Amino acid sequence: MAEPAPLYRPGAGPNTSRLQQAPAMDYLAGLNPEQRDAVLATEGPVLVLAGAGTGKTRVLTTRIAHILNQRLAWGSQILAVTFTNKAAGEMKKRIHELVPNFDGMPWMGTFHSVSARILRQHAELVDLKPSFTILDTDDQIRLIKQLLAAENIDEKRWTARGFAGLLDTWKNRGWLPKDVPASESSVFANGRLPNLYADYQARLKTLNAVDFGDLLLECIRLFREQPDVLAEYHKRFKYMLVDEYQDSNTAQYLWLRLLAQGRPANEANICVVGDDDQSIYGWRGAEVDNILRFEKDFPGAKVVKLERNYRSTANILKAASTLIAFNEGRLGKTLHTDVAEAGEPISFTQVYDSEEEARTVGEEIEQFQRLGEPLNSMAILVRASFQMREFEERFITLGLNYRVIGGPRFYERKEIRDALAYLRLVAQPFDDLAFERIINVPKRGLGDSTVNMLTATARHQNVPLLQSTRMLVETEDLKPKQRSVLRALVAQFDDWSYRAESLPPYQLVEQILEESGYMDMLSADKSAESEGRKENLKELSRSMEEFETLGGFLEHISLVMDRDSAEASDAVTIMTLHSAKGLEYNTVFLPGWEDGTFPSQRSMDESGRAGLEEERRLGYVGITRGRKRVRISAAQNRRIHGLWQSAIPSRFIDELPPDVLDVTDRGSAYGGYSYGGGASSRFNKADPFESVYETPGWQRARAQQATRKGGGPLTIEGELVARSVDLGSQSSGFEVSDRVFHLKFGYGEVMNIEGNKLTIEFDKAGTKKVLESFVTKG
DNA sequence: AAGATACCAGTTTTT
DNA sequence: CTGGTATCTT
Repeated sequence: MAEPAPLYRPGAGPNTSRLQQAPAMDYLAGLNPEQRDAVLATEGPVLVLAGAGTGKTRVLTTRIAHILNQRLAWGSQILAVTFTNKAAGEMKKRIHELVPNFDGMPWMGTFHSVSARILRQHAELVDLKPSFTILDTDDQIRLIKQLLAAENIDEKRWTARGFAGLLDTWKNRGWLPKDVPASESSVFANGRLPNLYADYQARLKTLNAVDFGDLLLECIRLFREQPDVLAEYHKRFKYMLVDEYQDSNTAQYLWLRLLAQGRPANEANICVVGDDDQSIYGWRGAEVDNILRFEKDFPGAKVVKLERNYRSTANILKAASTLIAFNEGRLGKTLHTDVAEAGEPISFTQVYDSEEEARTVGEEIEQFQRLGEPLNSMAILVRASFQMREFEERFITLGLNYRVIGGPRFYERKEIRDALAYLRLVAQPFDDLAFERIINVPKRGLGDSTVNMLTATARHQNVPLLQSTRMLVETEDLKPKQRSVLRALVAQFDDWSYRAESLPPYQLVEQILEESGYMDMLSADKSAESEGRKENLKELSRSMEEFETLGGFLEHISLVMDRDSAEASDAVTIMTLHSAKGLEYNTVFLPGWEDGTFPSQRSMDESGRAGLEEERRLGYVGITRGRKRVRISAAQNRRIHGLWQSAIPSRFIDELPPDVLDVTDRGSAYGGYSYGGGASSRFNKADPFESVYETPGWQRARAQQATRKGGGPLTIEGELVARSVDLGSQSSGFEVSDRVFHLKFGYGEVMNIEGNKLTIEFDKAGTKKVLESFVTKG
């Protein structure tokens, strides 16, 4: 590969005449000084700390454009890794806009897709064939199930899903079977299967398959064991860029470090972009530490902080910054804006229950809509998907257009996966997992016994299932009915394989679905979903139109599990905080800010202080999604797993600056019972993570609000504060065996008292724990 | 082999 | 309260 003639090298000394010859750098025009710094510092390690809404993607793409434009490298000598295909696609698009003509496409993609590309080229060196298949979670679980069944493990106690989770954790940490400490592996099945991981890997190898984690692990192994191969990539990649570095896990870190080792650490042309404050994937192995220690890994790294926010109002930025400042171990950035006007305050509304929350949000959305805001510019960001339902129901009754992001992705739907299994088996007759998936779908009258016979023969003869079936139908071993069914099926697959060579994939899939009886099966199914399933299958066929070969399509699909992004109509978006990262809306609703829901109890239980901090970062992400306004709410009562639980406002509310908060208490509409739900938030629990509570910000804000309005709530408010302090010092207005009344649960008897929490046996609703402020003496 | 009932667990999500 | 699986029944 010939070296492109460098026309301009920063650091090679100023050379005005050459500079002028260099291609124009129009793309620098709209950048602020920090952004420009980050773009121009092409040589040596660079850490770009990019706060929310500071133009991170722009820097990344402009930087690549700059390298191309200045001919510092061919496109193919640039490696840019992202976490999602969407981000990679976006980057490609923008680069083409910035630099219309350049030689060679940069390697842009996810860690996984780049790894797959590398592995296909060197498959033999890691005991794979270049045609290896990439298993998704579904296949993975089924494979583990088989292994567990073979070992007679109680599937109820030790689920395949559970082991898959462990595997994932281990692989994220970059552990091969030999690296897993005994203490870790013995967690599963009481240590009865110390080699399960190794067995699983062996099974993958016989299937010529890898799972997602392996894409990275095998790549790491390749780099470590084959220095020549690694050297080849060292030579190739002159510039490396990494997006969302705070989300990288240990395996990805090792992967990157190996690739960066072509040069001394202080000369590595690696640029990572990220925001430690937006690290929200710790639970799936992301190590914030990677970004925190970048400067140690790459000494002399240039650090550029992007703090100038172009998205949100000053009030929103202040709220977000104040909240995130409660976290420790940050690299420390503070967002600011050049816009003088503060904008609307952040609103915090307390409502009686989640139903009222949905109603309130619905009303506000309609109001904004009347004022001319498109629904597309509004979003509801929840902590957990179970919160979505209530909004959906409400919006359906209101006739409000909404769209839910998340949930089962397109390619994870059953019918799609079935169709893909057929296609996989056509393209790869040895794909046993695909075979098992569709052998009796649609129903062909083949039961366990028949399938067992096929599997046993396959094992015995050491051939794939389709082959063993082919052999068995020629014998007398099968019952006549099954034999003829299977013989016909094998013939069909031969036929489809033959057609696959000439027919475009999108037509092939239609014919397969028709001829296999899959469509008939759906037509016969009178349930509500079957029509939708047919639609999805049509959509699948449509999405295949751009692919010329079946193999090409399947490779694409195994790596790109992106959802369909039909964004035609005007609709409110409902999604989780996690999926909102990177997006922005004029109006953002943040419901469910109750302790236990957000921050999530489980996060705090499982990860303690670190968990709480990650929750806080989620809150930061949520608030910074808003351009013009952010509306937070908390319900005093919420139904979780079918039973009602009372809740107090999130501790994060107390961490927001009171002067940008506008507090409303809708709970008062219910006659005052609801008061106090939140007022005691900082007094009623021994909080293991936060100790300083001398200034209850939220209460102060509330008191201010009450004063400002000058209405009735003031007295209640005063009483309330006094009472909640009291509660903290143990004295309760109730006694065991008191008869009490609760607005939602009715009458009951006090069984136990802990501080201000009462255990009450309700006459009709059973035993529950509620805050005493929710009940009256009855 | 397929349908019906019982039982249990139950964040966040990408590849 | 949900959905998903496991077991039981025909």
